[in-house]
Amino acid sequence: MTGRAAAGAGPRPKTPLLPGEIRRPALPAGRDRRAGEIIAAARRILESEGPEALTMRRVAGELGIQAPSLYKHFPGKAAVEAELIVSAMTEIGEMTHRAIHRPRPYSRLMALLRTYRQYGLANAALYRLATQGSLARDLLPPGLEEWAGNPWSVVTGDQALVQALWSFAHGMVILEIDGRYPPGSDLNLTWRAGGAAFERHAALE
Amino acid sequence: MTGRAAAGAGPRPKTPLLPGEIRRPALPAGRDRRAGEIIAAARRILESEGPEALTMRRVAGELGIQAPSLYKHFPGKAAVEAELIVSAMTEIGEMTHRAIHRPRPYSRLMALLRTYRQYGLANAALYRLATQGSLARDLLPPGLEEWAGNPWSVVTGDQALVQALWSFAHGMVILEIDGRYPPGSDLNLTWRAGGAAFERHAALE
DNA sequence: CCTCTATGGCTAACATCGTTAGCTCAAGTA
DNA sequence: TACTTGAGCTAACGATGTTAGCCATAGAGG
Repeated sequence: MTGRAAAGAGPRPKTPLLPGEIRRPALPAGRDRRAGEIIAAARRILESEGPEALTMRRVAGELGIQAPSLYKHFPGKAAVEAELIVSAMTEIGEMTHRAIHRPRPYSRLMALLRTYRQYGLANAALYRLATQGSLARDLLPPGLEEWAGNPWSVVTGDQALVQALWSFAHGMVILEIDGRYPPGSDLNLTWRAGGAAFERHAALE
Repeated sequence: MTGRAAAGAGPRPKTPLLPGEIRRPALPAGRDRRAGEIIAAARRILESEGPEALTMRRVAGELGIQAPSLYKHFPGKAAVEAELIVSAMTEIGEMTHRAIHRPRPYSRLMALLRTYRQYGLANAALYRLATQGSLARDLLPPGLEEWAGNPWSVVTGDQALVQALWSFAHGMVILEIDGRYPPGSDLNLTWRAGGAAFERHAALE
């Protein structure tokens, strides 16, 4: 429900790139209108009723049609899910790129972490879908994955530290979504502690 | 296939506890023999053929019986999976407790990370099962989860840092299992970098 | 204006999944 | 000997993803 960020209105003025930042790859043209309605319905269902409710019959029902008709627009459920994953990665990429440009009261690294967490929690089911299990990279627009992960590189010089930081962030988000922390944990504190550890370490190169 | 660690032979001599360490809770007595065979078969299938192969019919077939017969021993598939999760948590707990006792060439924190990673990779499908999605805590022996997570507390004083460290480790393992890192990444380096960041931060309290 | 074709619906059906109901048969046990 | 219990069986149900094949409608070409 937080999403919808991708539907930009016209070519906005290109802000200058930060050192190491890359520009978003051109996304392939959108599919036909009905396909768009299908993934919108799928997303609505996923987020409001959870992953087990995301069935082809349920999605079709949302549009007032029968399940087999969906196959006129998508080759299978996996393709619908792939499209959802593309949405998620696009939105995360946009939000995190924006975050490192305008970190405001925080350091860039902390702003990135906060934004990432916020997106994950606000789109929990979608985040989980996009993030767990092995990724069907062949169904993704080329360059998207790299671009979405780019802010992490911008914020931290070293490749190893980039991956470590992202792993930390992902672990935090997914464990929080799944309710794995002991009840009553102050996760704000945990984010701060982890962020501080990486920040300090990055400063010492 | 690495597992099998839980089947201890006799009460081994109790090693003294580290500061902050807790003793393993008494596990409820094992179920009947057939139930044991069922979860053993389930584990074999899970690890050798992946999660989608773990069906009730497949498990039953492995034992030469029909699927509905499984329900004489378990109330449902969720119960079988819960038992697998208990195995995983028990084994992880044992290995990590051992690791912080005998870190040998590493610091305790690094030894813990190495052991955790090693278990996760050696039992990838099981680790995923035990770790993703929301946990049915009511099907777990009381105290098990806390005991399994205890080594992380022993190694790091601060509660927030404990959770941050564990999140990092889990993120690393699950992303490595799912093949999410760019191909060719040197993950040994990443583990070292993250571990160093936390170690340094912990040292400065 | 007629025809032809592509689009996007539809129903029927299949295999697989978890699961339930109800039967049977052997092994103890009173 | 009769009765209960344990542990298997078959048949079946409902849900899932998916395929096959039919039909109507809209637009293009003659």
